[in-house]
Amino acid sequence: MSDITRMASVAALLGDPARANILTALMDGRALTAKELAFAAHVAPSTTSGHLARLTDADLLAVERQGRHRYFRLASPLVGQMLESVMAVAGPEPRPAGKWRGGEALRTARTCYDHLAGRLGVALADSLSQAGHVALTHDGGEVTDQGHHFLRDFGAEPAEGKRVFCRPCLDWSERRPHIAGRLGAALATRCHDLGWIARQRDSRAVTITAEGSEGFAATFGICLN
Amino acid sequence: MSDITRMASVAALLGDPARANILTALMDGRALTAKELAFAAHVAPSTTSGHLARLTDADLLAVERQGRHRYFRLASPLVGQMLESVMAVAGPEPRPAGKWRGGEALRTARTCYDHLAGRLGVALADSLSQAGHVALTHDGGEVTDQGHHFLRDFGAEPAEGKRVFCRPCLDWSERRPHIAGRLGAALATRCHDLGWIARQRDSRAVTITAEGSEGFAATFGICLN
DNA sequence: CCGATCGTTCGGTCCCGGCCGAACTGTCCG
DNA sequence: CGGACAGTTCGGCCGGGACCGAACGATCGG
Repeated sequence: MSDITRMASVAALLGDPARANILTALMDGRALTAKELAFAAHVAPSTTSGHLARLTDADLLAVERQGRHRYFRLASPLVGQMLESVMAVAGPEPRPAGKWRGGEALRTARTCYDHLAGRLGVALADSLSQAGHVALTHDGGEVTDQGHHFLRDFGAEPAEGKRVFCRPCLDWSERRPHIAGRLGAALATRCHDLGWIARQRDSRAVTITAEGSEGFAATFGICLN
Repeated sequence: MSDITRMASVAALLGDPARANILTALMDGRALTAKELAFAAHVAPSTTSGHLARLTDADLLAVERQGRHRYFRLASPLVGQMLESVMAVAGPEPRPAGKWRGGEALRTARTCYDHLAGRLGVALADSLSQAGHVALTHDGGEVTDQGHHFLRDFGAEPAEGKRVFCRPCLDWSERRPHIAGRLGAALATRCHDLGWIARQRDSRAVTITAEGSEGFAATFGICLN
Protein backbone atom coordinates (compact mmCIF):
# COMPACT_ATOMS: atom_id res chain seq x y z
CA MET A 1 0.00 0.00 0.00
CA SER A 2 1.40 3.38 -0.93
CA ASP A 3 1.95 6.20 1.51
CA ILE A 4 -1.01 8.07 0.15
CA THR A 5 -3.46 5.22 0.35
CA ARG A 6 -2.36 4.56 3.90
CA MET A 7 -2.97 8.20 4.71
CA ALA A 8 -6.39 7.90 3.11
CA SER A 9 -7.28 4.87 5.16
CA VAL A 10 -6.31 6.64 8.36
CA ALA A 11 -8.37 9.64 7.33
CA ALA A 12 -11.28 7.38 6.47
CA LEU A 13 -11.20 6.11 10.03
CA LEU A 14 -11.69 9.68 11.27
CA GLY A 15 -14.33 10.25 8.64
CA ASP A 16 -17.11 8.34 10.30
CA PRO A 17 -19.11 10.33 12.84
CA ALA A 18 -19.24 7.49 15.33
CA ARG A 19 -15.49 7.01 15.26
CA ALA A 20 -14.91 10.74 15.33
CA ASN A 21 -16.95 10.90 18.51
CA ILE A 22 -14.94 8.06 20.01
CA LEU A 23 -11.63 9.71 19.23
CA THR A 24 -12.60 13.16 20.44
CA ALA A 25 -13.95 11.64 23.64
CA LEU A 26 -10.44 10.32 24.25
CA MET A 27 -8.64 13.53 23.35
CA ASP A 28 -8.03 14.62 26.89
CA GLY A 29 -5.84 11.59 27.47
CA ARG A 30 -8.21 9.66 29.68
CA ALA A 31 -8.82 5.97 29.10
CA LEU A 32 -12.46 4.94 28.69
CA THR A 33 -14.22 1.61 28.48
CA ALA A 34 -15.97 0.29 25.41
CA LYS A 35 -19.38 0.94 26.88
CA GLU A 36 -18.61 4.55 27.72
CA LEU A 37 -17.37 5.02 24.19
CA ALA A 38 -20.52 3.44 22.81
CA PHE A 39 -22.47 6.07 24.69
CA ALA A 40 -20.23 8.83 23.38
CA ALA A 41 -20.56 7.56 19.83
CA HIS A 42 -24.36 7.19 20.02
CA VAL A 43 -24.30 3.69 18.55
CA ALA A 44 -24.96 0.19 19.87
CA PRO A 45 -22.21 -1.60 21.78
CA SER A 46 -21.88 -4.16 19.03
CA THR A 47 -21.27 -1.45 16.47
CA THR A 48 -18.82 0.25 18.77
CA SER A 49 -16.90 -2.95 19.18
CA GLY A 50 -16.28 -3.10 15.47
CA HIS A 51 -15.15 0.52 15.36
CA LEU A 52 -12.78 0.01 18.27
CA ALA A 53 -11.27 -3.05 16.65
CA ARG A 54 -10.54 -1.09 13.50
CA LEU A 55 -9.09 1.85 15.39
CA THR A 56 -6.78 -0.34 17.42
CA ASP A 57 -5.75 -2.32 14.35
CA ALA A 58 -4.69 0.94 12.77
CA ASP A 59 -2.75 1.86 15.92
CA LEU A 60 -4.83 4.95 16.54
CA LEU A 61 -5.94 3.55 19.88
CA ALA A 62 -4.12 1.57 22.51
CA VAL A 63 -6.02 -0.85 24.71
CA GLU A 64 -5.43 -2.20 28.17
CA ARG A 65 -7.36 -5.06 29.73
CA GLN A 66 -8.44 -4.75 33.31
CA GLY A 67 -10.68 -7.52 34.50
CA ARG A 68 -13.76 -7.59 32.36
CA HIS A 69 -13.17 -4.05 31.16
CA ARG A 70 -11.10 -2.88 28.24
CA TYR A 71 -9.74 0.62 28.58
CA PHE A 72 -9.05 2.51 25.38
CA ARG A 73 -6.89 5.58 24.98
CA LEU A 74 -5.21 7.42 22.13
CA ALA A 75 -2.16 5.50 21.02
CA SER A 76 0.07 8.57 20.99
CA PRO A 77 0.03 12.36 21.24
CA LEU A 78 0.44 12.38 17.47
CA VAL A 79 -3.13 11.17 17.17
CA GLY A 80 -4.39 14.04 19.29
CA GLN A 81 -2.42 16.54 17.25
CA MET A 82 -3.86 15.08 14.08
CA LEU A 83 -7.39 15.50 15.42
CA GLU A 84 -6.72 19.10 16.41
CA SER A 85 -5.30 19.87 12.99
CA VAL A 86 -8.37 18.47 11.29
CA MET A 87 -10.57 20.48 13.64
CA ALA A 88 -8.58 23.58 12.77
CA VAL A 89 -9.41 23.08 9.11
CA ALA A 90 -13.02 22.19 9.80
CA GLY A 91 -13.18 25.58 11.48
CA PRO A 92 -15.60 27.02 13.96
CA GLU A 93 -19.28 26.57 13.50
CA PRO A 94 -20.73 29.70 11.95
CA ARG A 95 -22.51 31.45 14.77
CA PRO A 96 -26.31 31.27 14.33
CA ALA A 97 -26.53 35.00 15.01
CA GLY A 98 -27.54 35.56 18.58
CA LYS A 99 -28.73 32.06 19.22
CA TRP A 100 -26.85 29.98 21.75
CA ARG A 101 -26.49 26.34 21.02
CA GLY A 102 -25.20 23.37 22.96
CA GLY A 103 -21.47 22.93 23.14
CA GLU A 104 -20.81 26.41 24.41
CA ALA A 105 -19.06 24.90 27.40
CA LEU A 106 -16.57 23.31 25.05
CA ARG A 107 -15.83 26.69 23.54
CA THR A 108 -15.27 28.35 26.89
CA ALA A 109 -12.69 25.98 28.22
CA ARG A 110 -11.61 22.48 27.39
CA THR A 111 -8.59 20.24 27.50
CA CYS A 112 -6.62 19.69 24.33
CA TYR A 113 -4.83 16.44 25.04
CA ASP A 114 -2.81 17.70 27.99
CA HIS A 115 -3.21 21.46 28.00
CA LEU A 116 -5.96 24.06 28.06
CA ALA A 117 -7.75 25.31 24.98
CA GLY A 118 -10.90 27.23 24.18
CA ARG A 119 -11.42 30.81 25.27
CA LEU A 120 -9.61 30.17 28.53
CA GLY A 121 -6.58 28.72 26.76
CA VAL A 122 -6.42 31.59 24.32
CA ALA A 123 -6.88 34.15 27.08
CA LEU A 124 -4.03 32.60 29.08
CA ALA A 125 -1.79 32.78 26.05
CA ASP A 126 -2.73 36.41 25.47
CA SER A 127 -2.16 37.34 29.08
CA LEU A 128 1.27 35.71 29.30
CA SER A 129 2.21 37.19 25.99
CA GLN A 130 1.13 40.75 26.79
CA ALA A 131 2.84 40.61 30.16
CA GLY A 132 6.06 39.72 28.38
CA HIS A 133 6.33 36.33 30.06
CA VAL A 134 6.38 34.41 26.81
CA ALA A 135 7.14 35.38 23.23
CA LEU A 136 4.66 33.65 20.97
CA THR A 137 4.57 33.61 17.20
CA HIS A 138 2.55 31.60 14.80
CA ASP A 139 5.29 29.02 14.52
CA GLY A 140 6.92 28.75 17.89
CA GLY A 141 7.34 30.29 21.29
CA GLU A 142 9.77 30.93 24.08
CA VAL A 143 9.69 31.75 27.76
CA THR A 144 11.45 34.99 28.65
CA ASP A 145 13.73 35.41 31.67
CA GLN A 146 11.02 37.44 33.34
CA GLY A 147 8.56 34.70 32.44
CA HIS A 148 10.68 32.10 34.20
CA HIS A 149 10.39 34.02 37.45
CA PHE A 150 6.68 34.49 37.06
CA LEU A 151 6.06 30.84 36.31
CA ARG A 152 8.21 29.68 39.17
CA ASP A 153 6.19 31.84 41.53
CA PHE A 154 2.99 30.49 40.08
CA GLY A 155 4.23 26.95 40.47
CA ALA A 156 4.00 25.97 36.85
CA GLU A 157 7.56 26.09 35.61
CA PRO A 158 8.12 23.10 33.37
CA ALA A 159 11.10 20.83 33.78
CA GLU A 160 14.51 22.20 32.88
CA GLY A 161 16.08 21.35 29.58
CA LYS A 162 15.47 22.83 26.21
CA ARG A 163 14.79 26.52 25.91
CA VAL A 164 11.54 26.38 24.00
CA PHE A 165 8.60 25.19 25.96
CA CYS A 166 5.57 26.21 24.06
CA ARG A 167 4.31 24.88 20.84
CA PRO A 168 1.49 27.07 19.64
CA CYS A 169 -1.56 24.98 18.90
CA LEU A 170 -4.17 26.55 16.71
CA ASP A 171 -7.48 26.60 18.50
CA TRP A 172 -10.23 25.27 16.29
CA SER A 173 -12.99 27.33 17.85
CA GLU A 174 -11.11 30.57 18.39
CA ARG A 175 -8.76 30.29 15.43
CA ARG A 176 -6.00 31.72 17.58
CA PRO A 177 -2.90 30.08 18.97
CA HIS A 178 -2.75 28.94 22.54
CA ILE A 179 0.01 27.35 24.57
CA ALA A 180 0.70 23.66 24.20
CA GLY A 181 3.91 21.74 24.73
CA ARG A 182 5.56 21.34 28.10
CA LEU A 183 4.50 24.76 29.31
CA GLY A 184 0.90 24.14 28.34
CA ALA A 185 0.82 20.87 30.22
CA ALA A 186 2.43 22.43 33.30
CA LEU A 187 -0.07 25.30 33.32
CA ALA A 188 -3.02 22.94 33.04
CA THR A 189 -1.74 20.74 35.83
CA ARG A 190 -1.10 23.69 38.12
CA CYS A 191 -4.55 25.19 37.51
CA HIS A 192 -6.07 21.81 38.27
CA ASP A 193 -4.03 21.39 41.48
CA LEU A 194 -5.06 24.86 42.61
CA GLY A 195 -8.70 23.84 42.18
CA TRP A 196 -9.25 26.59 39.63
CA ILE A 197 -10.65 24.22 37.04
CA ALA A 198 -12.49 20.93 37.21
CA ARG A 199 -13.05 18.34 34.57
CA GLN A 200 -16.58 17.56 33.55
CA ARG A 201 -17.81 14.02 33.32
CA ASP A 202 -17.83 12.52 29.84
CA SER A 203 -16.57 15.65 28.18
CA ARG A 204 -13.38 17.49 27.36
CA ALA A 205 -15.01 20.63 28.68
CA VAL A 206 -13.66 21.99 31.96
CA THR A 207 -15.52 24.23 34.36
CA ILE A 208 -13.94 27.22 36.01
CA THR A 209 -14.54 27.12 39.74
CA ALA A 210 -15.29 30.13 41.90
CA GLU A 211 -11.70 30.12 43.14
CA GLY A 212 -10.58 29.86 39.56
CA SER A 213 -12.65 32.79 38.48
CA GLU A 214 -11.00 34.85 41.18
CA GLY A 215 -7.55 33.44 40.59
CA PHE A 216 -7.55 33.88 36.84
CA ALA A 217 -8.66 37.48 37.30
CA ALA A 218 -6.07 38.26 40.00
CA THR A 219 -3.11 36.49 38.48
CA PHE A 220 -3.74 36.80 34.77
CA GLY A 221 -6.34 39.52 34.47
CA ILE A 222 -8.69 37.11 32.78
CA CYS A 223 -12.45 37.51 33.05
CA LEU A 224 -14.48 35.25 30.82
CA ASN A 225 -17.92 36.75 30.83
CA MET B 1 -23.98 20.33 12.43
CA SER B 2 -21.82 19.85 15.49
CA ASP B 3 -18.11 20.50 15.59
CA ILE B 4 -17.37 16.81 15.64
CA THR B 5 -19.53 15.91 12.69
CA ARG B 6 -17.97 18.72 10.74
CA MET B 7 -14.56 17.39 11.59
CA ALA B 8 -15.71 13.96 10.47
CA SER B 9 -16.93 15.27 7.15
CA VAL B 10 -13.60 16.99 6.51
CA ALA B 11 -11.78 13.79 7.40
CA ALA B 12 -14.10 11.81 5.15
CA LEU B 13 -13.01 14.02 2.28
CA LEU B 14 -9.41 12.99 2.89
CA GLY B 15 -10.48 9.41 3.31
CA ASP B 16 -11.03 8.64 -0.33
CA PRO B 17 -7.88 7.56 -2.20
CA ALA B 18 -8.71 9.65 -5.25
CA ARG B 19 -9.17 12.79 -3.21
CA ALA B 20 -6.11 12.00 -1.11
CA ASN B 21 -4.09 11.84 -4.31
CA ILE B 22 -5.50 15.17 -5.43
CA LEU B 23 -4.66 16.88 -2.19
CA THR B 24 -1.15 15.50 -1.89
CA ALA B 25 -0.48 16.47 -5.48
CA LEU B 26 -1.19 20.04 -4.44
CA MET B 27 0.84 19.94 -1.25
CA ASP B 28 3.81 21.77 -2.65
CA GLY B 29 1.70 24.86 -3.18
CA ARG B 30 1.48 24.69 -6.96
CA ALA B 31 -1.86 25.18 -8.70
CA LEU B 32 -2.90 22.43 -11.09
CA THR B 33 -5.72 22.07 -13.61
CA ALA B 34 -8.58 19.65 -13.28
CA LYS B 35 -7.18 17.39 -15.95
CA GLU B 36 -3.77 17.15 -14.31
CA LEU B 37 -5.48 16.29 -11.07
CA ALA B 38 -7.56 13.64 -12.79
CA PHE B 39 -4.31 12.06 -13.93
CA ALA B 40 -2.87 12.28 -10.43
CA ALA B 41 -5.99 10.72 -8.93
CA HIS B 42 -6.16 7.90 -11.48
CA VAL B 43 -9.84 8.44 -12.16
CA ALA B 44 -11.90 9.76 -15.08
CA PRO B 45 -12.22 13.53 -15.53
CA SER B 46 -15.92 13.35 -14.78
CA THR B 47 -15.25 11.67 -11.48
CA THR B 48 -12.52 14.15 -10.69
CA SER B 49 -14.86 17.02 -11.34
CA GLY B 50 -17.18 15.79 -8.65
CA HIS B 51 -14.35 15.38 -6.19
CA LEU B 52 -13.04 18.86 -6.90
CA ALA B 53 -16.47 20.36 -6.41
CA ARG B 54 -16.78 18.73 -3.01
CA LEU B 55 -13.29 19.79 -1.96
CA THR B 56 -13.86 23.40 -2.95
CA ASP B 57 -17.28 23.43 -1.30
CA ALA B 58 -15.60 22.39 1.92
CA ASP B 59 -12.99 25.14 1.48
CA LEU B 60 -10.13 22.70 1.31
CA LEU B 61 -9.28 23.91 -2.18
CA ALA B 62 -9.31 27.33 -3.76
CA VAL B 63 -9.96 27.71 -7.44
CA GLU B 64 -9.01 30.31 -9.98
CA ARG B 65 -10.38 30.51 -13.50
CA GLN B 66 -8.02 31.27 -16.31
CA GLY B 67 -9.57 31.00 -19.72
CA ARG B 68 -10.87 27.53 -20.21
CA HIS B 69 -8.70 26.21 -17.40
CA ARG B 70 -9.47 26.03 -13.73
CA TYR B 71 -6.46 26.05 -11.46
CA PHE B 72 -6.84 24.41 -8.07
CA ARG B 73 -4.61 24.91 -5.07
CA LEU B 74 -4.83 24.23 -1.35
CA ALA B 75 -7.07 26.82 0.26
CA SER B 76 -4.62 27.54 3.09
CA PRO B 77 -1.43 26.32 4.72
CA LEU B 78 -3.66 24.82 7.40
CA VAL B 79 -4.77 22.21 4.89
CA GLY B 80 -1.19 21.25 4.16
CA GLN B 81 -0.40 20.99 7.86
CA MET B 82 -3.44 18.80 8.33
CA LEU B 83 -2.28 16.45 5.58
CA GLU B 84 1.21 16.23 7.07
CA SER B 85 -0.21 15.46 10.48
CA VAL B 86 -2.32 12.64 9.09
CA MET B 87 0.71 11.31 7.24
CA ALA B 88 2.67 11.43 10.47
CA VAL B 89 0.10 9.18 12.10
CA ALA B 90 -0.18 6.90 9.10
CA GLY B 91 3.53 6.42 9.53
CA PRO B 92 6.20 5.23 7.17
CA GLU B 93 5.64 2.20 5.06
CA PRO B 94 7.23 -0.78 6.74
CA ARG B 95 10.37 -1.43 4.74
CA PRO B 96 10.04 -4.63 2.70
CA ALA B 97 13.44 -5.76 3.99
CA GLY B 98 16.06 -5.00 1.42
CA LYS B 99 13.66 -4.48 -1.43
CA TRP B 100 13.49 -1.03 -2.96
CA ARG B 101 10.13 0.14 -4.06
CA GLY B 102 8.91 3.12 -6.00
CA GLY B 103 8.55 6.35 -4.10
CA GLU B 104 12.11 6.30 -2.83
CA ALA B 105 12.64 9.69 -4.45
CA LEU B 106 9.91 11.11 -2.24
CA ARG B 107 11.71 9.82 0.81
CA THR B 108 15.03 11.32 -0.20
CA ALA B 109 13.85 14.87 -0.68
CA ARG B 110 10.53 16.52 -1.22
CA THR B 111 8.73 19.75 -0.60
CA CYS B 112 6.35 20.00 2.32
CA TYR B 113 4.14 22.89 1.32
CA ASP B 114 6.89 25.52 1.22
CA HIS B 115 9.92 23.93 2.83
CA LEU B 116 12.08 20.86 2.44
CA ALA B 117 11.29 17.51 3.99
CA GLY B 118 12.43 13.92 3.58
CA ARG B 119 15.95 12.82 4.34
CA LEU B 120 17.35 16.08 3.00
CA GLY B 121 15.08 18.17 5.20
CA VAL B 122 15.93 16.15 8.27
CA ALA B 123 19.65 16.26 7.47
CA LEU B 124 19.51 20.05 7.11
CA ALA B 125 17.82 20.34 10.46
CA ASP B 126 20.41 18.07 12.06
CA SER B 127 23.29 19.98 10.54
CA LEU B 128 22.04 23.40 11.60
CA SER B 129 21.25 22.06 15.01
CA GLN B 130 24.61 20.39 15.61
CA ALA B 131 26.48 23.44 14.39
CA GLY B 132 24.63 25.49 16.97
CA HIS B 133 22.91 27.66 14.39
CA VAL B 134 19.44 26.78 15.56
CA ALA B 135 18.09 25.34 18.79
CA LEU B 136 15.39 22.82 17.95
CA THR B 137 13.13 20.96 20.29
CA HIS B 138 10.11 18.82 19.68
CA ASP B 139 7.83 21.76 20.19
CA GLY B 140 9.59 24.81 18.85
CA GLY B 141 12.84 26.26 17.64
CA GLU B 142 14.94 29.37 17.60
CA VAL B 143 17.81 30.80 15.59
CA THR B 144 20.90 31.57 17.65
CA ASP B 145 22.99 34.74 17.23
CA GLN B 146 25.66 32.68 15.56
CA GLY B 147 22.98 31.16 13.34
CA HIS B 148 21.88 34.60 12.19
CA HIS B 149 25.38 35.31 10.87
CA PHE B 150 25.58 31.94 9.17
CA LEU B 151 22.20 32.30 7.52
CA ARG B 152 22.91 35.82 6.37
CA ASP B 153 26.10 34.60 4.72
CA PHE B 154 24.22 31.75 3.11
CA GLY B 155 21.57 34.13 1.83
CA ALA B 156 18.65 32.52 3.57
CA GLU B 157 17.95 34.77 6.50
CA PRO B 158 14.20 35.16 6.82
CA ALA B 159 12.57 38.54 7.16
CA GLU B 160 13.02 40.41 10.41
CA GLY B 161 10.31 40.38 12.98
CA LYS B 162 9.51 37.78 15.53
CA ARG B 163 12.28 35.85 17.17
CA VAL B 164 11.15 32.33 16.47
CA PHE B 165 11.47 31.29 12.88
CA CYS B 166 11.25 27.57 12.83
CA ARG B 167 8.29 25.42 13.53
CA PRO B 168 9.39 21.83 13.71
CA CYS B 169 7.32 19.70 11.37
CA LEU B 170 7.32 15.98 12.02
CA ASP B 171 8.48 14.17 8.93
CA TRP B 172 6.16 11.31 8.08
CA SER B 173 8.82 9.15 6.47
CA GLU B 174 11.72 9.83 8.81
CA ARG B 175 9.67 10.38 11.94
CA ARG B 176 12.03 13.18 12.89
CA PRO B 177 11.45 16.91 13.04
CA HIS B 178 12.64 19.14 10.26
CA ILE B 179 12.53 22.88 9.81
CA ALA B 180 9.34 24.52 8.65
CA GLY B 181 8.05 28.03 9.25
CA ARG B 182 9.70 31.12 7.84
CA LEU B 183 13.20 29.71 8.13
CA GLY B 184 12.20 26.52 6.33
CA ALA B 185 10.68 28.48 3.47
CA ALA B 186 13.73 30.74 3.21
CA LEU B 187 16.10 27.76 3.10
CA ALA B 188 14.09 26.03 0.40
CA THR B 189 13.96 29.16 -1.72
CA ARG B 190 17.68 29.78 -1.37
CA CYS B 191 18.59 26.19 -2.28
CA HIS B 192 16.35 26.45 -5.30
CA ASP B 193 17.87 29.78 -6.36
CA LEU B 194 21.35 28.34 -6.02
CA GLY B 195 20.36 25.53 -8.36
CA TRP B 196 21.05 22.95 -5.71
CA ILE B 197 17.65 21.37 -6.02
CA ALA B 198 15.12 21.06 -8.82
CA ARG B 199 11.49 20.21 -8.71
CA GLN B 200 10.32 17.14 -10.54
CA ARG B 201 7.35 17.27 -12.81
CA ASP B 202 4.08 16.09 -11.34
CA SER B 203 5.61 15.21 -8.01
CA ARG B 204 6.54 16.74 -4.70
CA ALA B 205 9.87 15.01 -4.97
CA VAL B 206 12.89 17.22 -5.61
CA THR B 207 16.15 16.12 -7.15
CA ILE B 208 19.51 17.19 -5.82
CA THR B 209 21.66 18.53 -8.63
CA ALA B 210 25.38 17.95 -8.98
CA GLU B 211 26.03 21.47 -7.66
CA GLY B 212 23.66 20.74 -4.85
CA SER B 213 25.42 17.55 -3.93
CA GLU B 214 28.65 19.49 -3.67
CA GLY B 215 27.09 22.47 -1.96
CA PHE B 216 25.22 20.51 0.68
CA ALA B 217 28.43 18.64 1.49
CA ALA B 218 30.61 21.76 1.65
CA THR B 219 28.21 24.04 3.50
CA PHE B 220 26.28 21.62 5.67
CA GLY B 221 28.34 18.45 5.65
CA ILE B 222 25.44 16.54 4.18
CA CYS B 223 26.00 13.52 1.98
CA LEU B 224 22.87 11.57 1.12
CA ASN B 225 24.13 8.30 -0.22
C1' DC C 1 -17.58 29.15 -38.32
C1' DC C 2 -15.37 24.54 -36.90
C1' DG C 3 -12.75 21.43 -34.74
C1' DA C 4 -10.16 20.58 -30.53
C1' DT C 5 -9.71 20.82 -25.73
C1' DC C 6 -11.22 21.65 -20.94
C1' DG C 7 -14.56 20.92 -17.78
C1' DT C 8 -19.33 19.83 -15.92
C1' DT C 9 -23.79 17.40 -15.55
C1' DC C 10 -26.62 13.40 -15.80
C1' DG C 11 -28.11 8.63 -15.60
C1' DG C 12 -27.10 4.11 -14.20
C1' DT C 13 -24.44 0.46 -11.83
C1' DC C 14 -22.43 -1.54 -8.03
C1' DC C 15 -20.16 -2.38 -3.78
C1' DC C 16 -18.41 -0.96 0.54
C1' DG C 17 -19.39 -0.35 5.10
C1' DG C 18 -22.38 1.35 8.97
C1' DC C 19 -26.10 -0.25 11.76
C1' DC C 20 -28.80 -3.32 14.67
C1' DG C 21 -30.40 -7.46 17.38
C1' DA C 22 -29.51 -11.94 18.89
C1' DA C 23 -26.53 -15.26 20.46
C1' DC C 24 -22.12 -16.31 22.57
C1' DT C 25 -17.74 -15.90 25.72
C1' DG C 26 -15.61 -14.20 29.65
C1' DT C 27 -15.39 -11.95 34.30
C1' DC C 28 -17.04 -10.42 38.71
C1' DC C 29 -20.10 -10.87 42.75
C1' DG C 30 -23.39 -12.65 46.04
C1' DC D 1 -23.48 -22.03 41.27
C1' DG D 2 -26.35 -18.58 38.98
C1' DG D 3 -27.33 -13.96 37.74
C1' DA D 4 -25.52 -9.55 36.11
C1' DC D 5 -22.62 -7.11 33.25
C1' DA D 6 -18.77 -6.22 29.65
C1' DG D 7 -17.57 -7.11 25.23
C1' DT D 8 -17.40 -9.76 20.70
C1' DT D 9 -19.13 -12.26 16.66
C1' DC D 10 -22.47 -13.17 13.19
C1' DG D 11 -26.15 -12.52 9.84
C1' DG D 12 -28.93 -9.50 7.34
C1' DC D 13 -30.54 -4.99 5.93
C1' DC D 14 -29.86 -0.75 3.62
C1' DG D 15 -28.07 3.69 2.00
C1' DG D 16 -24.40 6.57 0.47
C1' DG D 17 -21.13 7.41 -2.63
C1' DA D 18 -17.44 6.20 -6.07
C1' DC D 19 -17.13 5.18 -10.71
C1' DC D 20 -17.79 5.48 -15.77
C1' DG D 21 -19.53 6.93 -20.43
C1' DA D 22 -22.12 9.94 -23.04
C1' DA D 23 -23.97 14.23 -23.85
C1' DC D 24 -23.63 19.05 -23.09
C1' DG D 25 -21.55 24.18 -22.35
C1' DA D 26 -17.25 27.11 -22.74
C1' DT D 27 -13.18 28.72 -24.58
C1' DC D 28 -9.29 28.89 -27.64
C1' DG D 29 -7.06 28.47 -32.26
C1' DG D 30 -7.28 28.78 -37.19
